[in-house]
Amino acid sequence: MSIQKATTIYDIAEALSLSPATVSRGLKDHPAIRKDTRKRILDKAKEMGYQHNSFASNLRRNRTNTIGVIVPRLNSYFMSTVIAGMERVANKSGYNLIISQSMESIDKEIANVKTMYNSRVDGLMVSLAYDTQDIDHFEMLLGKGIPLIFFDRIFEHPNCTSIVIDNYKAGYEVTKHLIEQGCKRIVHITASQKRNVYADRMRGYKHALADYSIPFDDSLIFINNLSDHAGIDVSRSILEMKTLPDGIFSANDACAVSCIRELKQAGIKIPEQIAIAGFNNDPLSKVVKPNLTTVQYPGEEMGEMAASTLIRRLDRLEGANLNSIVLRHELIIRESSIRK
Amino acid sequence: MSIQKATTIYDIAEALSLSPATVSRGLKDHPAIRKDTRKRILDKAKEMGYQHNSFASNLRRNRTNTIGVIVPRLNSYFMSTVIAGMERVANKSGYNLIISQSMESIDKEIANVKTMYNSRVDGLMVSLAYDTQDIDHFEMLLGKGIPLIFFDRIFEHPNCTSIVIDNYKAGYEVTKHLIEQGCKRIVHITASQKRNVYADRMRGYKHALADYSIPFDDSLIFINNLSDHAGIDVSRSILEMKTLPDGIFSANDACAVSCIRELKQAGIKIPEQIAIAGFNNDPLSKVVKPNLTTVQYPGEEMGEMAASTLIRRLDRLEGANLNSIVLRHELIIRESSIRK
DNA sequence: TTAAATTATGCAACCGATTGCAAAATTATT
DNA sequence: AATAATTTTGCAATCGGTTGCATAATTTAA
Repeated sequence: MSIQKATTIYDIAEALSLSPATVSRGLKDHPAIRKDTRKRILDKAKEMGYQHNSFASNLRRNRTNTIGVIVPRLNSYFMSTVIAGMERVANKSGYNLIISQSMESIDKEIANVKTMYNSRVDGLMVSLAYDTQDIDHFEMLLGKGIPLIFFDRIFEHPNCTSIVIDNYKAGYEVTKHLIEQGCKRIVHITASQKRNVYADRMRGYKHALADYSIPFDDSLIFINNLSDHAGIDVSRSILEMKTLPDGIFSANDACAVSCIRELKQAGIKIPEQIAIAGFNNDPLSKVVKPNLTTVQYPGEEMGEMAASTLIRRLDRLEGANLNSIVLRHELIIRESSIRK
Repeated sequence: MSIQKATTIYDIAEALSLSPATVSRGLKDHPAIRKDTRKRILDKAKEMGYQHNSFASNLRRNRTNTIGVIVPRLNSYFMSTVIAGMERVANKSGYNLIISQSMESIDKEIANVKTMYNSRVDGLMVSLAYDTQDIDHFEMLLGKGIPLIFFDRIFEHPNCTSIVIDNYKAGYEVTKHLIEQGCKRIVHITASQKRNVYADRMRGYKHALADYSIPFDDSLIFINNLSDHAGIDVSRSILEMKTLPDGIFSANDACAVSCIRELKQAGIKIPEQIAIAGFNNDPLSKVVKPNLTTVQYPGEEMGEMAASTLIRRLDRLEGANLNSIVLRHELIIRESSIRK
């Protein structure tokens, strides 16, 4: 099989005795081209199998129609849902998505930003890694006027729009719910407090406790990576406590589910002895027994919102002054926490 | 905030009174550049904040260092795992991943292929949509010598490498296992038989039945989209049968889990009355009660293998003649099917 | 019929890095 | 010191569209 060279506008121009400029204009809907000329160009283009070369175009126009995405990890239900939403919107508007994962490491995140910059993405959507402290590594983009949008794990910055839910409020609601179910000693499992999502949920947890005059107890806080393995570790620690807690609020579902399984196996009754709530409304939460109380978190919508906000800004339609968009969330109460 | 223009090799060349050619060579490790000249170039580049412009480079070299990925849907555990594997490998080798979803529709798949071509991806990795019949829409790429790799949902083609597991064997093993547990009337829930993954599993199912002299019964076959909703529908149909089946082999876990829940709710004992097995080893399978028998399916490895095979080929290291790579799979037997 | 107005097309520079080949600079050889 | 051999660097074309401005073609007005 021989490799044929791609047809260019020069080939078409030659075939029709026109200039490349006219062909270029004819291929789009440039008003200065006669209708029949355009038709000849379009027909010939089809006949010769012409396909637009985005690269050449990009170089000249200094736009790539490409949006970069950096996420901590791709393989979680939540994240893949977010990305599905982004892809839908981006694709519809003629943008490509370049995706990379930071693997929760700041170094990889920095490297990814550089790659994105070198690829000349038109804009970037980011959810930050665990250990990212500042966002100096994004200044390169901001200085060049490349818009940056944070979603979920955000960083407050005057020039960046953020897409989030109200994690504080959600954390408050979960905790309040557990308290109303009679819990007085509530374990909170969470992750790096550098990240808004975890810090805000924790704040909500603390305020709810305070509002019900329950003293905050540092020994009930577990900070880890929220994996199912971490859930097992926490469960073991809990089982060794002198006084068992009567509630658990985990900052994600995977870890909460893992706790349920481990504690049940140790003979603890859920929710009678310990009520449990998670976060994310992962498919797991509907399958585990007892079904897990959790917070519904609109992943697809978050992705769509991030992408459409970014694209609106890229297309100069508006939005440069938006600072943050807060999506609705919903506490979903299921068996794992109902005691009354 | 003013937007500053990016530094180019021309700026560096001017600052050092060198030619752009020398700068271009100095920035890489071209042997014809004096060591101290290179150092001057590198230093000045850093000082001026130079960042390589992939686009200009791509145009000239006629390579993009970009790999396209087209999948049916992004938001499944399996698919996000595959993509995580691809991203890891691609990123390590200096390739970007452009990802799009066909939403299981051939029309969108065709559109995506065109976009990928226009973006001049160096290669493409594809898992086919439900209703794709032929792969004429990929000829455009193949004719230009752009390598194409299929994974999971593949199409046999002399010039394309495929990454799969042995779905026939896996289907056979699952069915055999159910038969050995005493099942004689086994429902098979599957999807479009145009797709190898489903057709092959079905073949395995049929052969196992035949080997154990169990007649094939067409009324036990359900073809749908394997969603959890489909699982509910199938369960209802099953409950209306004159004679209940004693086994279910679902071609994915989501649907199997949904069946377990629905049938349990109707008072059916799993596995005593109906033994159930799924496919994929989704996290759900370990959480549902009873735990689901399933087939372990190396998603991350499949992604890594697809990407590394493609990259090896792009880098002319070899592999043009590889036709298919079959990854190992493993039947994982759990409570949902154990009756002896 | 001719000038003016309008519409359609072409010229040529441009985006920024790459690379074959020629030329210059340096070093080695006699 | 002169020439040959080798190492460095530069010239200029190239990748394929895009676009401001000039020019050509056509239509309208006088």
